[in-house]
Amino acid sequence: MSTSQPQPLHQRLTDELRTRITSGLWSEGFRIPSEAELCREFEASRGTVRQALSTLRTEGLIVGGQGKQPVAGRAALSQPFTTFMSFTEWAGSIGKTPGQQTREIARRPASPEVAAQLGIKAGEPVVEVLRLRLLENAPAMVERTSFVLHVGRLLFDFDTDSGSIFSFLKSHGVDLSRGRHTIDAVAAEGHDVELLGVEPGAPLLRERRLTSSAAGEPIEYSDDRYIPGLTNFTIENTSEHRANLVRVPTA
Amino acid sequence: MSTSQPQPLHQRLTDELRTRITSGLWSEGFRIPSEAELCREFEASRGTVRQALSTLRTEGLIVGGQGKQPVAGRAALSQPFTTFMSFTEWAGSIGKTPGQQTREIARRPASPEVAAQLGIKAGEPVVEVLRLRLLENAPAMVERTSFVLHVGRLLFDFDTDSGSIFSFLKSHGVDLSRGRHTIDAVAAEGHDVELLGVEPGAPLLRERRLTSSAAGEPIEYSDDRYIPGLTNFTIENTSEHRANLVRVPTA
DNA sequence: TCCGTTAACTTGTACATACAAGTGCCGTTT
DNA sequence: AAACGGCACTTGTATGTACAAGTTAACGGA
Repeated sequence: MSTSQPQPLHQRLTDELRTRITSGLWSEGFRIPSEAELCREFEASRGTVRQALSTLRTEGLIVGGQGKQPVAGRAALSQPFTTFMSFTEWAGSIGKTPGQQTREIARRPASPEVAAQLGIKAGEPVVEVLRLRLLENAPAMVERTSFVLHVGRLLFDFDTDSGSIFSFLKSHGVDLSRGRHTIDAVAAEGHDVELLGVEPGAPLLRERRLTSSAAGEPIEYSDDRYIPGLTNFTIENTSEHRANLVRVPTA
Repeated sequence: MSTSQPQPLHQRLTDELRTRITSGLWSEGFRIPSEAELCREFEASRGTVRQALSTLRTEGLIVGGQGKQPVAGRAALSQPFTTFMSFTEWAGSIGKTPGQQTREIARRPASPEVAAQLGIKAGEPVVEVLRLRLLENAPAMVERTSFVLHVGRLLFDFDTDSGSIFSFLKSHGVDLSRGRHTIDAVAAEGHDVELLGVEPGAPLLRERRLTSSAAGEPIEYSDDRYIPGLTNFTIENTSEHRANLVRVPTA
C-alpha cells in the first residue's frame, strides 16, 4: 500500500496500464485502447492520458502509434535497484541464503586508486572492509570495499558479520542511489585464493563498483570478485532506450 | 544535418537543452532557466517547454523541481547502440585498428543451446561463424556466432575477413535493434587457447549476446570471449532510471 | 536584530481546444 | 475484381487556462 496521499491521476494511469502489460493481461502485440477510449475509461483528459502513455513508451512497454493505436511491447528486463546493489538482497531474491565472514574492518589511508574513485586526496583516511561472501554456505565472492570516512565510521557500530552493509547504511539515512559498475575478468591472487579456495590464476568475475548519492557524492568504492558460475550480469539494450540491468544466477 | 523536414518544436527544444548540458555549458549543479524564461527564449508555450524538460528529466540530465528551478544533472554515461554492438565500430571509436581472421563459416544443425536462444528447433540449420578478432594486430577476442539461416546465408556472399558483420547485415536491411548480454568469466579452453595464445584455464571475460529485431525476432546468438585487460563493460544505474551501458577499454 | 507572515515566483496537475499528419475502411468507378 | 478517393478514426503537435503545491525573499513587528 503506498502512501495515504492520493497519487496524481497521470501516475495512477501509468501504474494501471503498466500492470496490465507486465502482468500479461495485454500480451506483446496486443493493440491497446485508443486515447479516446482511455479518456472515457479513466474519466481523464487526453493530455493526462497522453502523459501516462508517454511514460510507458519511454519504458518500451508500448510501441508504435501515429494514426494507429500502439501495441504492447515486450515487458523489459528489470530488477529493483536495491536487489541489484545488495548481495544479501539479491541472494534472498533467488531463494538462497547469503552469508559473510569479515576478515578485516579498518581505518587506513586511501590508496591512490581508491582516492581517485572517492574524490578525496590519497592518504586521507577511509574505512576498508574485507569480507568473504557466501551463498548457501559456499564461498561465492570476495568483497573489498572502501567507504568515505563519515559513512564508514558508522560500520564500527555494526556487526558486519550479521548481514547487509547496504541495508544498514540505508537504514541510517545514507543516500545510496547511484551505481557505476565495471565488469571484467581477473586471475585469482592473494586473498582471493585464500578466501575462495581456488587455485592462483583461476578466473574470477570482477565487479568494480562506485556507489554515490543522488547528488553524485561518492560513498563507497568496491572491488568484488566472484567465483564464475554463480552470478552473471545480464544487460538488455535497444537502439532506442537506455539499458536494463539485472544480476542473475547461473542456471 | 538531419532530414530537411523541420523537427517539432518540442524536439528542437529537447536537443538544444541537452546540448547545453552535455557540452558543459550548463555544468552539473547549474540552475537552469525557469519555464517562463524558456517560453520567452524559445517563443514556445509552457506545455511544449514542459514536454522537452520531461524528456531531459527522464534522461537524468535535469534533476529537482517543484517550487524551484531544476539543476543540471551529471551527463549520463552513454554510447551509441551500434558502437556497443559492433566490435569493429567500437575499436574505431577508441582509435584502434580492429581485425578479424575467420577460421570457419559453416551451415550446420543448431545445438540445443543455440536453438533455445534463437527460438528454433534443435537440429534446424543455422550459420555458424568462428573468428579471431584482433586489436592493433594483437589477439583480443574469440567470436562464436550463430545466425538464423535466412540471415546467415547472406554471409556466404560476404568476405568475413573484410570487416564488420554487424554493419554488413544492417546495410542489407537486417533489423538489429535489440541486444541482451550476459557477462561472466570463464576459463580458456579449446579454440580459445589456440586462437588467443593463452594457457588453458586462463581467465577470459565472456559475453553471450542475443541480438534481435525491434519486433523481438532473434537474429544471432554469440559467445564472445575476451582476453582480460582489453575491454570492460561499464554500467551505470540509479534508483530512478534505467541503466546506461558502455563498453570501455581498460586504461 | 530576529522571527514570522505574506507575497511573488516557481513547478506540478489537469483540463480544454484546434489543427497537422497518419492509417484504415468503405464505397464507387473502371 | 481491383484501384482510387474520401471519410472517419487515430495519434502528434501546440496553444491556452486554472488551480495546487513548494520555495524564497522581503517586510513588519516584537
